[in-house]
Amino acid sequence: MRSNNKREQILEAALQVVEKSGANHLTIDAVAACANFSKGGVLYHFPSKKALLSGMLDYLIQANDKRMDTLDSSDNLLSAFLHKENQMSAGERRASLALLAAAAEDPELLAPAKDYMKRVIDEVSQSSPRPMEALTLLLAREGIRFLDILEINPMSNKQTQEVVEQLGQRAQEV
Amino acid sequence: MRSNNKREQILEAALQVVEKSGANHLTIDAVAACANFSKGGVLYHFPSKKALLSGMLDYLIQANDKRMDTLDSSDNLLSAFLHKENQMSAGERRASLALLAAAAEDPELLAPAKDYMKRVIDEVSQSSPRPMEALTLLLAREGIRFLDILEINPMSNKQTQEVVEQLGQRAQEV
DNA sequence: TTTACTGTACCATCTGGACGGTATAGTGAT
DNA sequence: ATCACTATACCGTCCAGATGGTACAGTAAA
Repeated sequence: MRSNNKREQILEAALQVVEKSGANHLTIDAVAACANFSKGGVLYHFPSKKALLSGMLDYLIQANDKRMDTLDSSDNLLSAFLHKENQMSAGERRASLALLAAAAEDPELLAPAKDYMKRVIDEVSQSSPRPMEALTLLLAREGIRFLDILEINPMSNKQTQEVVEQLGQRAQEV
Repeated sequence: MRSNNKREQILEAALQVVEKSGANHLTIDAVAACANFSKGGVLYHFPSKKALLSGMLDYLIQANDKRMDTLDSSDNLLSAFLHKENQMSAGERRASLALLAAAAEDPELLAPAKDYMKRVIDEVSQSSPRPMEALTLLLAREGIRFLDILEINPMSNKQTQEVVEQLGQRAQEV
Protein backbone atom coordinates (compact mmCIF):
# COMPACT_ATOMS: atom_id res chain seq x y z
CA MET A 1 0.00 0.00 0.00
CA ARG A 2 1.25 3.40 -0.84
CA SER A 3 -0.40 4.99 2.17
CA ASN A 4 1.76 2.85 4.37
CA ASN A 5 4.78 4.27 2.67
CA LYS A 6 3.60 7.82 3.25
CA ARG A 7 2.72 7.10 6.81
CA GLU A 8 6.24 5.90 7.40
CA GLN A 9 7.59 9.01 5.79
CA ILE A 10 5.66 11.11 8.26
CA LEU A 11 6.69 8.96 11.21
CA GLU A 12 10.30 9.14 10.16
CA ALA A 13 10.02 12.92 9.96
CA ALA A 14 8.46 13.04 13.41
CA LEU A 15 11.36 11.09 14.84
CA GLN A 16 13.79 13.45 13.19
CA VAL A 17 12.06 16.41 14.75
CA VAL A 18 12.28 14.85 18.19
CA GLU A 19 15.91 14.00 17.61
CA LYS A 20 16.78 17.51 16.57
CA SER A 21 14.67 19.64 18.87
CA GLY A 22 13.43 17.57 21.78
CA ALA A 23 10.06 15.97 22.29
CA ASN A 24 8.54 19.23 23.39
CA HIS A 25 8.96 20.76 19.98
CA LEU A 26 7.28 17.92 18.17
CA THR A 27 4.53 19.93 16.51
CA ILE A 28 2.34 18.99 13.61
CA ASP A 29 3.69 21.96 11.71
CA ALA A 30 7.27 20.90 12.29
CA VAL A 31 6.53 17.33 11.20
CA ALA A 32 4.78 18.53 8.08
CA ALA A 33 7.68 20.79 7.16
CA CYS A 34 10.21 18.03 7.75
CA ALA A 35 8.25 15.49 5.73
CA ASN A 36 7.46 17.95 2.93
CA PHE A 37 3.78 17.59 3.57
CA SER A 38 1.19 20.20 4.23
CA LYS A 39 -0.28 20.31 7.68
CA GLY A 40 -3.54 19.03 6.26
CA GLY A 41 -1.71 16.11 4.75
CA VAL A 42 -0.27 15.05 8.06
CA LEU A 43 -3.65 15.40 9.73
CA TYR A 44 -5.15 13.28 6.98
CA HIS A 45 -2.99 10.34 8.04
CA PHE A 46 -3.00 11.05 11.75
CA PRO A 47 -6.15 12.85 12.80
CA SER A 48 -4.61 14.20 15.99
CA LYS A 49 -1.29 14.59 17.66
CA LYS A 50 -2.01 11.71 19.98
CA ALA A 51 -2.75 9.53 16.99
CA LEU A 52 0.61 10.50 15.60
CA LEU A 53 2.33 9.56 18.84
CA SER A 54 0.48 6.27 18.97
CA GLY A 55 1.62 5.65 15.44
CA MET A 56 5.20 6.35 16.40
CA LEU A 57 5.00 3.89 19.24
CA ASP A 58 3.42 1.22 17.06
CA TYR A 59 6.18 1.78 14.57
CA LEU A 60 8.77 1.13 17.25
CA ILE A 61 7.03 -1.93 18.61
CA GLN A 62 6.37 -3.41 15.21
CA ALA A 63 10.00 -2.98 14.23
CA ASN A 64 11.00 -4.82 17.36
CA ASP A 65 8.43 -7.52 16.78
CA LYS A 66 9.67 -8.04 13.27
CA ARG A 67 13.12 -8.62 14.67
CA MET A 68 11.77 -11.07 17.20
CA ASP A 69 10.02 -13.05 14.48
CA THR A 70 13.16 -13.57 12.48
CA LEU A 71 15.31 -14.59 15.41
CA ASP A 72 18.03 -17.06 14.70
CA SER A 73 16.77 -20.29 16.19
CA SER A 74 20.27 -21.76 16.54
CA ASP A 75 20.86 -19.34 19.40
CA ASN A 76 18.85 -19.11 22.54
CA LEU A 77 16.20 -16.42 22.69
CA LEU A 78 18.07 -13.80 24.68
CA SER A 79 21.26 -14.19 22.75
CA ALA A 80 19.44 -13.88 19.45
CA PHE A 81 17.52 -10.89 20.73
CA LEU A 82 20.61 -9.03 21.82
CA HIS A 83 22.29 -9.88 18.57
CA LYS A 84 19.39 -8.53 16.55
CA GLU A 85 19.26 -5.41 18.61
CA ASN A 86 22.85 -4.72 17.70
CA GLN A 87 21.93 -4.89 14.05
CA MET A 88 19.27 -2.23 14.27
CA SER A 89 19.38 0.36 11.57
CA ALA A 90 19.85 3.99 12.46
CA GLY A 91 16.17 4.55 11.72
CA GLU A 92 15.07 1.73 13.96
CA ARG A 93 17.30 2.97 16.71
CA ARG A 94 15.90 6.44 16.33
CA ALA A 95 12.45 4.95 16.67
CA SER A 96 13.20 4.57 20.35
CA LEU A 97 12.71 8.31 20.59
CA ALA A 98 9.03 7.56 20.29
CA LEU A 99 9.23 6.53 23.92
CA LEU A 100 10.45 9.96 24.89
CA ALA A 101 7.93 11.78 22.77
CA ALA A 102 5.02 9.75 24.06
CA ALA A 103 6.13 10.07 27.68
CA ALA A 104 6.39 13.80 27.25
CA GLU A 105 2.92 14.20 25.81
CA ASP A 106 0.95 11.78 27.90
CA PRO A 107 2.37 8.90 29.95
CA GLU A 108 -0.72 6.84 29.26
CA LEU A 109 0.30 6.53 25.65
CA LEU A 110 3.08 4.25 26.84
CA ALA A 111 0.73 1.43 27.81
CA PRO A 112 1.49 -0.57 24.64
CA ALA A 113 5.20 -0.21 25.33
CA LYS A 114 4.68 -1.62 28.78
CA ASP A 115 2.81 -4.60 27.34
CA TYR A 116 5.62 -5.12 24.91
CA MET A 117 8.23 -5.03 27.66
CA LYS A 118 6.20 -7.54 29.58
CA ARG A 119 6.19 -9.92 26.66
CA VAL A 120 9.91 -9.61 26.14
CA ILE A 121 10.78 -10.08 29.78
CA ASP A 122 8.44 -13.04 30.17
CA GLU A 123 9.70 -14.78 27.08
CA VAL A 124 13.33 -14.24 27.92
CA SER A 125 12.87 -15.35 31.51
CA GLN A 126 10.91 -18.44 30.61
CA SER A 127 13.20 -19.59 27.86
CA SER A 128 16.25 -19.59 30.07
CA PRO A 129 17.43 -22.10 32.66
CA ARG A 130 18.87 -19.17 34.61
CA PRO A 131 16.13 -16.56 34.40
CA MET A 132 17.76 -14.13 36.81
CA GLU A 133 20.97 -14.02 34.86
CA ALA A 134 19.09 -13.65 31.58
CA LEU A 135 17.00 -10.86 33.02
CA THR A 136 20.07 -9.04 34.26
CA LEU A 137 21.70 -9.12 30.85
CA LEU A 138 18.52 -7.93 29.19
CA LEU A 139 18.15 -5.08 31.67
CA ALA A 140 21.74 -4.03 31.15
CA ARG A 141 21.10 -3.84 27.42
CA GLU A 142 18.01 -1.74 28.09
CA GLY A 143 20.06 0.50 30.34
CA ILE A 144 22.44 1.21 27.50
CA ARG A 145 19.55 1.82 25.14
CA PHE A 146 18.03 4.40 27.44
CA LEU A 147 21.37 6.13 27.92
CA ASP A 148 21.63 6.31 24.15
CA ILE A 149 18.09 7.60 23.72
CA LEU A 150 18.76 10.44 26.14
CA GLU A 151 22.20 10.96 24.67
CA ILE A 152 23.80 10.70 28.07
CA ASN A 153 25.83 7.59 27.41
CA PRO A 154 29.28 8.67 28.53
CA MET A 155 31.02 5.61 27.10
CA SER A 156 32.80 5.81 23.80
CA ASN A 157 31.37 3.90 20.87
CA LYS A 158 34.15 1.39 21.22
CA GLN A 159 33.58 0.91 24.91
CA THR A 160 29.85 0.62 24.41
CA GLN A 161 30.36 -1.99 21.75
CA GLU A 162 32.65 -3.97 24.02
CA VAL A 163 30.04 -4.04 26.72
CA VAL A 164 27.31 -4.98 24.32
CA GLU A 165 29.37 -7.78 22.83
CA GLN A 166 30.20 -9.09 26.23
CA LEU A 167 26.51 -9.14 27.09
CA GLY A 168 25.90 -11.13 23.93
CA GLN A 169 28.57 -13.66 24.81
CA ARG A 170 27.28 -14.16 28.29
CA ALA A 171 23.79 -14.53 26.87
CA GLN A 172 24.90 -17.58 24.94
CA GLU A 173 25.68 -19.38 28.13
CA VAL A 174 22.31 -18.77 29.65
CA MET B 1 18.70 30.14 53.80
CA ARG B 2 15.00 30.33 53.41
CA SER B 3 15.18 30.96 49.68
CA ASN B 4 16.68 27.53 49.29
CA ASN B 5 13.64 26.10 50.95
CA LYS B 6 11.31 27.92 48.58
CA ARG B 7 13.34 26.89 45.59
CA GLU B 8 12.96 23.29 46.61
CA GLN B 9 9.25 23.78 47.02
CA ILE B 10 9.05 24.95 43.44
CA LEU B 11 11.26 22.14 42.15
CA GLU B 12 9.16 19.60 44.00
CA ALA B 13 6.04 21.08 42.43
CA ALA B 14 7.62 20.93 39.00
CA LEU B 15 8.36 17.23 39.46
CA GLN B 16 4.80 16.64 40.54
CA VAL B 17 3.52 18.32 37.41
CA VAL B 18 5.71 16.15 35.20
CA GLU B 19 4.63 13.07 37.09
CA LYS B 20 0.96 13.88 36.73
CA SER B 21 0.75 15.32 33.24
CA GLY B 22 3.87 14.50 31.29
CA ALA B 23 6.90 16.62 30.56
CA ASN B 24 5.10 18.46 27.81
CA HIS B 25 2.69 20.01 30.24
CA LEU B 26 5.36 21.32 32.51
CA THR B 27 4.50 25.00 32.26
CA ILE B 28 5.45 27.83 34.54
CA ASP B 29 1.77 28.39 35.21
CA ALA B 30 1.22 24.79 36.19
CA VAL B 31 4.23 24.82 38.47
CA ALA B 32 3.10 28.05 40.07
CA ALA B 33 -0.37 26.67 40.69
CA CYS B 34 1.03 23.46 42.16
CA ALA B 35 3.47 25.29 44.43
CA ASN B 36 0.91 27.92 45.44
CA PHE B 37 2.96 30.66 43.89
CA SER B 38 2.11 33.21 41.31
CA LYS B 39 3.75 32.94 37.97
CA GLY B 40 5.86 35.98 38.74
CA GLY B 41 7.01 34.36 41.93
CA VAL B 42 8.27 31.28 40.14
CA LEU B 43 10.05 33.43 37.59
CA TYR B 44 11.70 35.30 40.41
CA HIS B 45 13.46 32.14 41.54
CA PHE B 46 14.01 30.70 38.08
CA PRO B 47 14.31 33.47 35.50
CA SER B 48 13.34 31.21 32.61
CA LYS B 49 11.93 27.81 31.92
CA LYS B 50 15.33 26.49 30.99
CA ALA B 51 16.68 27.74 34.29
CA LEU B 52 13.94 25.80 36.00
CA LEU B 53 14.85 22.64 34.12
CA SER B 54 18.52 23.15 34.92
CA GLY B 55 17.55 23.53 38.53
CA MET B 56 15.61 20.29 38.40
CA LEU B 57 18.59 18.45 36.99
CA ASP B 58 20.95 19.92 39.57
CA TYR B 59 18.52 18.83 42.22
CA LEU B 60 18.66 15.28 40.92
CA ILE B 61 22.43 15.21 40.57
CA GLN B 62 23.04 16.78 43.94
CA ALA B 63 20.77 14.28 45.62
CA ASN B 64 22.75 11.49 44.00
CA ASP B 65 26.05 13.09 44.92
CA LYS B 66 24.98 13.40 48.49
CA ARG B 67 24.26 9.69 48.50
CA MET B 68 27.66 8.96 46.98
CA ASP B 69 29.41 10.99 49.68
CA THR B 70 27.88 9.03 52.49
CA LEU B 71 28.59 5.63 51.01
CA ASP B 72 29.28 2.87 53.44
CA SER B 73 33.00 2.27 53.16
CA SER B 74 32.76 -1.26 54.50
CA ASP B 75 31.21 -2.27 51.20
CA ASN B 76 32.78 -1.87 47.82
CA LEU B 77 31.74 1.14 45.80
CA LEU B 78 29.21 -0.49 43.50
CA SER B 79 27.57 -2.47 46.22
CA ALA B 80 27.24 0.60 48.40
CA PHE B 81 25.92 2.60 45.49
CA LEU B 82 23.23 0.10 44.63
CA HIS B 83 22.29 -0.18 48.25
CA LYS B 84 21.92 3.56 48.60
CA GLU B 85 19.88 3.75 45.44
CA ASN B 86 17.45 1.32 46.97
CA GLN B 87 17.02 3.63 49.91
CA MET B 88 16.02 6.60 47.80
CA SER B 89 13.03 8.48 49.08
CA ALA B 90 9.97 8.81 46.90
CA GLY B 91 10.91 12.43 46.29
CA GLU B 92 14.43 11.54 45.22
CA ARG B 93 13.12 8.85 42.94
CA ARG B 94 10.67 11.27 41.43
CA ALA B 95 13.59 13.60 40.80
CA SER B 96 14.60 11.25 38.02
CA LEU B 97 11.72 12.73 36.09
CA ALA B 98 13.93 15.76 35.63
CA LEU B 99 15.72 13.71 33.02
CA LEU B 100 12.54 13.31 31.06
CA ALA B 101 11.54 16.93 31.38
CA ALA B 102 14.93 18.20 30.33
CA ALA B 103 15.17 15.81 27.40
CA ALA B 104 11.76 16.91 26.23
CA GLU B 105 12.60 20.59 26.31
CA ASP B 106 16.13 20.60 24.99
CA PRO B 107 18.49 17.63 24.86
CA GLU B 108 21.46 19.91 25.49
CA LEU B 109 20.24 20.50 29.01
CA LEU B 110 21.26 16.92 29.75
CA ALA B 111 24.99 17.65 29.48
CA PRO B 112 25.44 17.73 33.28
CA ALA B 113 23.66 14.40 33.55
CA LYS B 114 26.05 12.93 31.04
CA ASP B 115 29.02 14.19 33.04
CA TYR B 116 27.52 12.69 36.15
CA MET B 117 27.02 9.33 34.46
CA LYS B 118 30.62 9.43 33.31
CA ARG B 119 31.83 9.96 36.84
CA VAL B 120 29.73 7.12 38.19
CA ILE B 121 30.75 4.68 35.50
CA ASP B 122 34.42 5.57 35.78
CA GLU B 123 34.48 5.28 39.53
CA VAL B 124 32.61 2.02 39.60
CA SER B 125 34.76 0.52 36.86
CA GLN B 126 38.03 1.59 38.40
CA SER B 127 37.21 0.48 41.89
CA SER B 128 36.43 -3.06 40.85
CA PRO B 129 38.73 -5.94 40.00
CA ARG B 130 36.12 -7.10 37.50
CA PRO B 131 35.09 -3.86 35.79
CA MET B 132 32.95 -5.52 33.13
CA GLU B 133 30.86 -7.36 35.65
CA ALA B 134 30.50 -4.26 37.79
CA LEU B 135 29.48 -2.21 34.78
CA THR B 136 26.90 -4.79 33.79
CA LEU B 137 25.29 -4.73 37.19
CA LEU B 138 25.27 -0.94 37.22
CA LEU B 139 23.69 -0.81 33.78
CA ALA B 140 21.04 -3.30 34.77
CA ARG B 141 20.14 -1.09 37.73
CA GLU B 142 19.92 1.90 35.40
CA GLY B 143 17.73 -0.11 33.07
CA ILE B 144 15.27 -0.68 35.87
CA ARG B 145 15.40 2.97 36.84
CA PHE B 146 14.53 4.08 33.33
CA LEU B 147 11.70 1.58 33.09
CA ASP B 148 10.36 3.03 36.34
CA ILE B 149 10.74 6.61 35.16
CA LEU B 150 8.74 5.90 32.04
CA GLU B 151 6.32 3.77 34.05
CA ILE B 152 6.76 0.88 31.67
CA ASN B 153 8.30 -1.51 34.14
CA PRO B 154 6.12 -4.60 33.68
CA MET B 155 7.54 -6.39 36.69
CA SER B 156 5.63 -6.44 39.94
CA ASN B 157 7.09 -4.56 42.87
CA LYS B 158 8.06 -7.85 44.40
CA GLN B 159 9.74 -9.11 41.30
CA THR B 160 11.56 -5.83 40.82
CA GLN B 161 12.80 -5.94 44.36
CA GLU B 162 14.06 -9.46 43.89
CA VAL B 163 16.06 -8.45 40.87
CA VAL B 164 17.44 -5.38 42.60
CA GLU B 165 18.45 -7.36 45.64
CA GLN B 166 20.12 -9.94 43.51
CA LEU B 167 22.09 -7.20 41.77
CA GLY B 168 23.17 -5.95 45.18
CA GLN B 169 24.34 -9.39 46.24
CA ARG B 170 26.33 -9.94 43.11
CA ALA B 171 27.83 -6.49 43.53
CA GLN B 172 29.36 -7.55 46.81
CA GLU B 173 31.44 -10.16 45.05
CA VAL B 174 32.85 -7.75 42.56
C1' DT C 1 -15.77 9.07 -8.66
C1' DT C 2 -12.96 8.15 -5.02
C1' DT C 3 -8.56 8.65 -2.79
C1' DA C 4 -5.06 11.29 -1.36
C1' DC C 5 -3.57 14.89 -0.82
C1' DT C 6 -2.21 20.66 -1.17
C1' DG C 7 -2.95 25.35 0.30
C1' DT C 8 -5.04 28.91 2.66
C1' DA C 9 -7.52 30.83 6.04
C1' DC C 10 -9.01 30.84 10.43
C1' DC C 11 -9.93 30.14 15.55
C1' DA C 12 -9.48 29.24 20.55
C1' DT C 13 -6.31 28.29 23.64
C1' DC C 14 -1.92 28.00 25.74
C1' DT C 15 2.66 29.69 26.84
C1' DG C 16 6.86 32.18 28.03
C1' DG C 17 8.10 36.04 29.69
C1' DA C 18 8.13 41.11 30.38
C1' DC C 19 6.46 44.55 33.42
C1' DG C 20 4.62 47.40 37.00
C1' DG C 21 3.30 47.24 41.45
C1' DT C 22 3.29 45.83 46.58
C1' DA C 23 4.67 44.42 51.22
C1' DT C 24 8.28 43.85 54.38
C1' DA C 25 12.63 44.03 56.35
C1' DG C 26 16.64 45.96 56.72
C1' DT C 27 20.63 49.77 56.58
C1' DG C 28 22.88 53.81 57.23
C1' DA C 29 23.03 58.65 57.77
C1' DT C 30 21.34 62.41 60.46
C1' DA D 1 14.23 58.10 66.48
C1' DT D 2 13.37 59.43 61.94
C1' DC D 3 13.98 59.61 57.18
C1' DA D 4 15.64 57.96 52.76
C1' DC D 5 16.75 54.35 50.36
C1' DT D 6 17.68 49.48 48.98
C1' DA D 7 17.01 44.49 48.60
C1' DT D 8 14.18 40.58 48.77
C1' DA D 9 10.28 38.19 47.67
C1' DC D 10 6.68 38.05 45.73
C1' DC D 11 1.55 39.16 42.96
C1' DG D 12 -1.40 40.06 38.90
C1' DT D 13 -1.81 41.53 34.33
C1' DC D 14 -0.79 41.83 29.64
C1' DC D 15 0.93 40.46 25.16
C1' DA D 16 3.02 38.39 21.03
C1' DG D 17 3.62 34.22 19.17
C1' DA D 18 3.07 29.21 19.01
C1' DT D 19 -0.04 25.35 18.69
C1' DG D 20 -3.78 21.94 17.85
C1' DG D 21 -7.38 21.60 15.21
C1' DT D 22 -11.21 22.86 11.72
C1' DA D 23 -13.06 24.13 7.29
C1' DC D 24 -13.05 24.30 2.68
C1' DA D 25 -11.89 24.89 -2.09
C1' DG D 26 -8.95 22.87 -5.45
C1' DT D 27 -6.08 19.18 -7.86
C1' DA D 28 -4.18 15.19 -9.86
C1' DA D 29 -3.93 10.36 -10.23
C1' DA D 30 -6.24 5.61 -10.23
